[in-house]
Amino acid sequence: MLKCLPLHLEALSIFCDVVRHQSFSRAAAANSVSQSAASQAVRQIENRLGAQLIDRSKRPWRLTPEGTLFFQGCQEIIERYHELEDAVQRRQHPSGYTVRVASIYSVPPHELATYVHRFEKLVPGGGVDVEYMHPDRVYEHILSDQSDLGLISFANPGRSLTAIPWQHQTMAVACLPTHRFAHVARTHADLRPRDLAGESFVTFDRGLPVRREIDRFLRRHDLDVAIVAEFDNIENIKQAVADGAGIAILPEPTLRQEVQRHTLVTVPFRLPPESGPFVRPLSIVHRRKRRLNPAVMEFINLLRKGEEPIQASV
Amino acid sequence: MLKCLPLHLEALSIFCDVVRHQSFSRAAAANSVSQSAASQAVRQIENRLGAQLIDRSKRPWRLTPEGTLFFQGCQEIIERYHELEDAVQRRQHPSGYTVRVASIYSVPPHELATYVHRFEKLVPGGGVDVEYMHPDRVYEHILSDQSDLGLISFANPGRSLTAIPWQHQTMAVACLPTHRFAHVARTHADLRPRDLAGESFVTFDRGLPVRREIDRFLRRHDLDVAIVAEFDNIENIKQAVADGAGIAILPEPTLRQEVQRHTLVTVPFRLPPESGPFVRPLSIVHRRKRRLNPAVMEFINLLRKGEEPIQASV
DNA sequence: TCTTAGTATTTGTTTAACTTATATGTATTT
DNA sequence: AAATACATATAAGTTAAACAAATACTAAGA
Repeated sequence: MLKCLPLHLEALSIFCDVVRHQSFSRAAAANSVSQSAASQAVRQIENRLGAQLIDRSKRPWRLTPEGTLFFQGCQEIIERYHELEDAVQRRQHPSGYTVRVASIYSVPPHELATYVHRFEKLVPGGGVDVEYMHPDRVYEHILSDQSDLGLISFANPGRSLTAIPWQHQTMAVACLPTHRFAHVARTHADLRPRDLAGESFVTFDRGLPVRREIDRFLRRHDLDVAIVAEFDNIENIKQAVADGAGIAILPEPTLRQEVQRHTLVTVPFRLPPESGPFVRPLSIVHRRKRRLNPAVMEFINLLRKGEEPIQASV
Repeated sequence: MLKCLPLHLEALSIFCDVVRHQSFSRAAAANSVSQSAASQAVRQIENRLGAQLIDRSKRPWRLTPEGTLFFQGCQEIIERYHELEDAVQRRQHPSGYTVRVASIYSVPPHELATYVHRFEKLVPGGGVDVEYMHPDRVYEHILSDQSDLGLISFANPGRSLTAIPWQHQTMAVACLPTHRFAHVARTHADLRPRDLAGESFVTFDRGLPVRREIDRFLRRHDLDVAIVAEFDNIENIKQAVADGAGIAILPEPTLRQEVQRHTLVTVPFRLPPESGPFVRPLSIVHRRKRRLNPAVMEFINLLRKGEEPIQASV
């Protein structure tokens, strides 16, 4: 009998990641192997199949028809295998499932903690692992199945991701209590966008979706501001504002602690009704699967149900 | 991130074969690796899963609950993967599928040839590969997916095999034209079983199902015969009879050529109606799958449809 | 207890898989 | 059109896994 070329399940996984990330290098990183290994793995699959899966003659490369077919099947097979492993694990240790959540930095931890608490009371052996990370990492975690759920803003789901709208965080100006804007807040007045003109500004890194939204907002109101610092996470921005570097536009719910301690002040915008509210949409993101894990499903339901009451209390 | 233990698809395949064959050694042989390799492969899966799949403390060993679960899932995953490979192959070379048939020696080749001919006319790019082999090998070929269909007698399908009744070959005595039984045939009379008493007898190897049936037949009629030779295939038995070694009980359709050439004579039995006919049931056997290959399906239909007309012409 | 059949384990060798470094090729820039 | 930047492929050498052969277990039956 013909002895087949050997085939690792890992190789199939790498191929799927290559397709999902549209990149050998990123897929390699996601699987913690070298780019070379990823390239070799895909080629080995192609050799075994005797078919070209990826057309490398153009850039960016495209999947061949065979590649598309194989990817679809492959994805399902790998998913099934992981489910099978999970099933075996669960039969062995009939403890509940731990939902793995990857969240951007700016989802308030105390809020998530509430949901986690509810979940653990509702699902006896269940647990939730929350990890905070850069938005790009969130996508990677979800794509490579390192996390079950992702919490991100301005979700831009690809073909293999599903985004469920979750919250709308209203954006507001954050400044020191000594800043002239603070008076506006104390008198319960609203800030007009044009009041921001010329202010020193601490904001997000270029490339983050929030930053693009903020820039669009400023452009729409013909504002020129002096950007004095850029950070990839909210904590650093808050710190910079607290240190007197300038003002910032941030999601209001993320400033609760600082407002309570009077280290910072939030000033809401007064916007013309036709421009719509200035909000940052948060979404729950997960990989499109045949069947979601029941525990994951339950946690999603909890997040969605809890949406209004918690929004109201903010 | 935790680097997973590597995992070959082949290892999963070996595990499934171990379960199906209820034996490490046979599974190893079926995969053309050493018994040692099979043992190591299964242990590696167990290590990766962190679960014991096989309880080796009793003999014969049993699957653990986890093993059962894993086997079921594994079987499906491997099958799906092979279907996927096939699908890719077919997209590349849109030629028809070749149905791989494993048959016992005693299915008349000229008869199968008729079906093959019909199939190739019916299915444009289709083909049939027939291989003749020992019944045990037929089972192995089907179980290890080296063949799509098996043709065997006295089918004894396990859990993962499906047997479709096909033909009933009537059993008859074969002897030389010079033998005293030949006269019975020429006068179109029938042979009573007790006439066989004391004859020199050429028969099948012990262990072959057909041998057990013949022995049961002889016992039922209280016959003692002198077994002078045993073979594992019909051709050798026919040769021995033609060489004058004795008589034999064989499926009548397998003797057509010899009867036409007058090298051998077949003498039918006259049996009491209550004992039922003395026949050898032939079955079409295949692995229980979610979805059979359309070409394979077509060939099965052809075999079953053709059943009566061909039977009649024999 | 001894034997037998079947599976584990050990050991040394072969072979595959991986990494690093470098080459190649495509799209973009100048 | 040449140069650059970026992404993937290839080559060489190293590491690690897979394998076979021989041997050591282990459970069931005599």
